[in-house]
Amino acid sequence: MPYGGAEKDRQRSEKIMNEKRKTGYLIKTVSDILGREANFMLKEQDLTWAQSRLIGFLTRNGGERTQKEIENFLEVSHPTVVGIVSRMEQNGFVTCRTDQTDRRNKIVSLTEKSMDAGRTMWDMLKRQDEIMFSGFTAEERDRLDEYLLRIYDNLNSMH
Amino acid sequence: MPYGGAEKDRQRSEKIMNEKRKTGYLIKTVSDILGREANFMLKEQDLTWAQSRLIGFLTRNGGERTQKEIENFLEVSHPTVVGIVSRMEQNGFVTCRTDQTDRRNKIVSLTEKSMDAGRTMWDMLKRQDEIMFSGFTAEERDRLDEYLLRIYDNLNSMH
DNA sequence: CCATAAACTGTAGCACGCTACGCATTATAA
DNA sequence: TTATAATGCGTAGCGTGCTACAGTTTATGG
Repeated sequence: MPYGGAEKDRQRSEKIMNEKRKTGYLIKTVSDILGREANFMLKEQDLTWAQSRLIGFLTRNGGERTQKEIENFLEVSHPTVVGIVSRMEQNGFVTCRTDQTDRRNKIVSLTEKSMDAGRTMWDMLKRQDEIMFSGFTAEERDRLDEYLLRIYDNLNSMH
Repeated sequence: MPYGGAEKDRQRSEKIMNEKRKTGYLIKTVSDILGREANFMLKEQDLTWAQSRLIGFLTRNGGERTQKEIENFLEVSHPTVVGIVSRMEQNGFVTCRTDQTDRRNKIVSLTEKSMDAGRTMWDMLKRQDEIMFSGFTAEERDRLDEYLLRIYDNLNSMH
């Protein structure tokens, strides 16, 4: 339902196929749609896709982690993490304090509010996952992951 | 070379695999890396990934198209196109005029500058493509495209 | 010990996605 | 024809990504 540029033409697959270097743009396009849909579903909880991923990470890791660890996990630049954490702190989803054993570290902790949100959040994202992969066999899903990881490694080995 | 969070740990594939709903995040991560690397390469030409794609589209379509057609092709929201076109006009990569047969339409045209840039741009992006798919067979590439298109259609059929 | 390097966080400024709203122009229907 | 709808573009405001630079704290080497 967000950004309805889709309804109009049902032949966009062909359109994309006609573009050279299609695969990279395809990945980008699918990524955009995923984020758009996730944000639409999560809007009700006052969350975003990136924020939900941070909640998931903290939930699976004792409820609090360093901002640096968050950065390593999300694989985004540190100013991006600063922004996400700031907005979530503003909205009461996390609290922050400085690590007293190493005052360079900023420890980010989940709040009750985010733990509550995390539960319903999970169902929404699972539903998206099911739609996304409807018609896929387990082997196909695995093969897709394998391909993406190989591309991921190829790109990272550039440097 | 941009955003060197990669050098540090070489086991990020595993890290990602340990996350639930990994595929969506993998697509997002690969998409981010692709854009980051493309932007790094294109910086020399004062271009971005999105802008290079617009140049490619116009080049393959007579050198000028309506802003609405651009929007349909890039599959992004119209304010996003407004921004991209404005910046490119600012930098002399396109010129704009209103269609006199239907004054609602804004026609965007390539300039000499962007046609020149388009040539070297192409080599850069092709190089990225080769790195990205090193070790892939043609069948694997085709299968990846097929999977992505199926996901694309699955997500679009939500509405 | 002290100077220098390394590590972590923060800020500034930008590109590019999005939604929501408004304006101008054209198409449609009564 | 004239009111209403549809279409195309623009602006406002925000989230998330980036680079480049600066500040604070800890680690290291002389």
